[in-house]
Amino acid sequence: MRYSQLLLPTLKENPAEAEVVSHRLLLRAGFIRKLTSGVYSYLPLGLAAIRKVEQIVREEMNRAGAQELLLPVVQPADLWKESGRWEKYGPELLRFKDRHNRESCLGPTHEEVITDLVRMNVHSYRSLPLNLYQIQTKFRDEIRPRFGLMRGREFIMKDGYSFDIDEDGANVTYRKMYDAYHRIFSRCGLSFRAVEADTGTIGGSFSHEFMVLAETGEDTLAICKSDDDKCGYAANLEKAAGAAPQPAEPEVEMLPLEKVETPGKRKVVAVTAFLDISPKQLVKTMVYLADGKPLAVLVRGDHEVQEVKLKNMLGAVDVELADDKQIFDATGVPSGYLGPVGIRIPVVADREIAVMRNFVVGGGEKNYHLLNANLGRDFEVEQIGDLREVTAGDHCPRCSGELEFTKGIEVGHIFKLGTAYSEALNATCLDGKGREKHFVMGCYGIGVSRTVAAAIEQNHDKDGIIFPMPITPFKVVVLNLSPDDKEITSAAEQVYNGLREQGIEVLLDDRDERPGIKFKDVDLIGIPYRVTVGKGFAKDGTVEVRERRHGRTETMPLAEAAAFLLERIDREMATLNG
RNA sequence: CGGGGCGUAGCGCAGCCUGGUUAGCGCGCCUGCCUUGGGAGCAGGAGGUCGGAGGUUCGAAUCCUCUCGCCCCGACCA
Repeated sequence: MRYSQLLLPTLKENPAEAEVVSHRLLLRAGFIRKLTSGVYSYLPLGLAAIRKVEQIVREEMNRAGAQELLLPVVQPADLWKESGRWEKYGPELLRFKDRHNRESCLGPTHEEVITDLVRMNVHSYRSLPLNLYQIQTKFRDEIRPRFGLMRGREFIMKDGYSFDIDEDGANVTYRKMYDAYHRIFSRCGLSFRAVEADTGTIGGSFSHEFMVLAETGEDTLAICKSDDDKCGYAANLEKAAGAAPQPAEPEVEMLPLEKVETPGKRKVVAVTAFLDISPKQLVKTMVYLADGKPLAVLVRGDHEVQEVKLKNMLGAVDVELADDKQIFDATGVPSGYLGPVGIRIPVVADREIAVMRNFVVGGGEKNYHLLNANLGRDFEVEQIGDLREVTAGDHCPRCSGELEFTKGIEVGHIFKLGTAYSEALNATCLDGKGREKHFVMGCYGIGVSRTVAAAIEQNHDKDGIIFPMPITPFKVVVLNLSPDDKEITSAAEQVYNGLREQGIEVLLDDRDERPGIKFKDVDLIGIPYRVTVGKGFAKDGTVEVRERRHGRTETMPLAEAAAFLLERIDREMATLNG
């Protein structure tokens, strides 16, 4: 490709709308342009990078035995009503009516459509396992789209769905996908980690997220840092559990409940300072609205409620923290003094509370707290479970190691769905004994456009993008520094053509621009290798080959450049494909 | 939806508080000269419903009301 013919509108300055680095660089490097909030046009280079990721995904999915197909974007409401998600999915599902007033939606995910397709066409266990995937534009009307391609409303996703006759088969398929995902992100040249995750709106029993490690990640990961990674426990903070709390030994005796005046002390820090105790000796009473109904949640003073865990325990669609007025309306107690003793709304407790003795709680009236409260003696709760967020210093649930935290970008998510969808849509086939069975399903997503953004988050410097070799739009750029000079131009063309003949994707910068502009532009767009044909060639017939990532530069005769690059590129690709 | 901020040329911004003739600056773009190994220089030029509607006023980018859009923090998620 010749730069002079390419739509590649680079920007010198950072667009005001872009905050995170991948967003800034994607805009500056002329890869994307925004149409409206969360909706982007992919320009030729942006699309080229996406196509690279798609191709790797395709190869690895096919290698793992999956088949590619393409499902409709527009989907009838009836199917979603059948699965129950027309009501459950919420406003993220973009709904509309067609000219006949039929309700429809834009597909945010395709469990319904694929399950319908399979139930209509697969009737025997002999056809299983079946693993189908597509690479397609998805639309989710996100509450808050942001960070360019990181969280768009319209984005490109690979979504795959598997169908097995039984749980064992589904586990084998899940494992295959787990391995395929490792290969995919390795081949993309990314540093990533698979973590245990919450299943979210997709539902199902078990899942892993694939996280690209980057500071700008929206997710927090808890990783066990036991020696040499032996344990390997890693989980999304939404899911991460600490080691189970141990009761004190010997058993601490319960002291008499005592009411104390704590005037104006509402926050944990204020109460504990006033009473001269540690936050670990206090239990806070948080009020949530679970699907609109008030509920008190007890956690230790130094802990925070993990809302996803709470939601899962309650089986609620939505939980949100109540405000002061809602707390007072529901309990008759002003916020800050609410406690579980004598409370008039249901209470659930974090499991830590069960092993605590003689703790401080709100007094149930303004300006009072209670000392020496104890679960079972002074109050009861409806449910006890793991409801808190793990914190630094918590120990791994599997081994004794400490947990540490890091930020990640979710680029892939795999789920064991079980029979949730096949039952809802009554999708069955016959097993070897002629019995009707619901398909045991799995689903497997990769954010293709997000993967490109994540790669940039992880690979850039002050001058621009530094593409990993497998997903770069061009592997080499040839700079013709003197388009007016016949000899230099013909030399640049020679390298360019030589590389093209070898099947290397190469960009020839043949623009009539000053050298500085060319250097800046090609640094910005992040092509791994640059060949400069300029005054060096005029002097002694040499060209300069420079590596984008480390800036290492070598000068060599023109004739050697193509072979040199070919060898380097092959070596790098081989390492990643390893 | 709650909280914060912003809409003036393709991009980045000033002007607005305190209303006053042809609305500015830098970059980019076009023409010419010149220059050619890290975003040069000179000269000339094109490009604007000041997000939109309504109002106040002799007069509105500027003041008021409404509205639309965008960005950031939270709930959502590939």
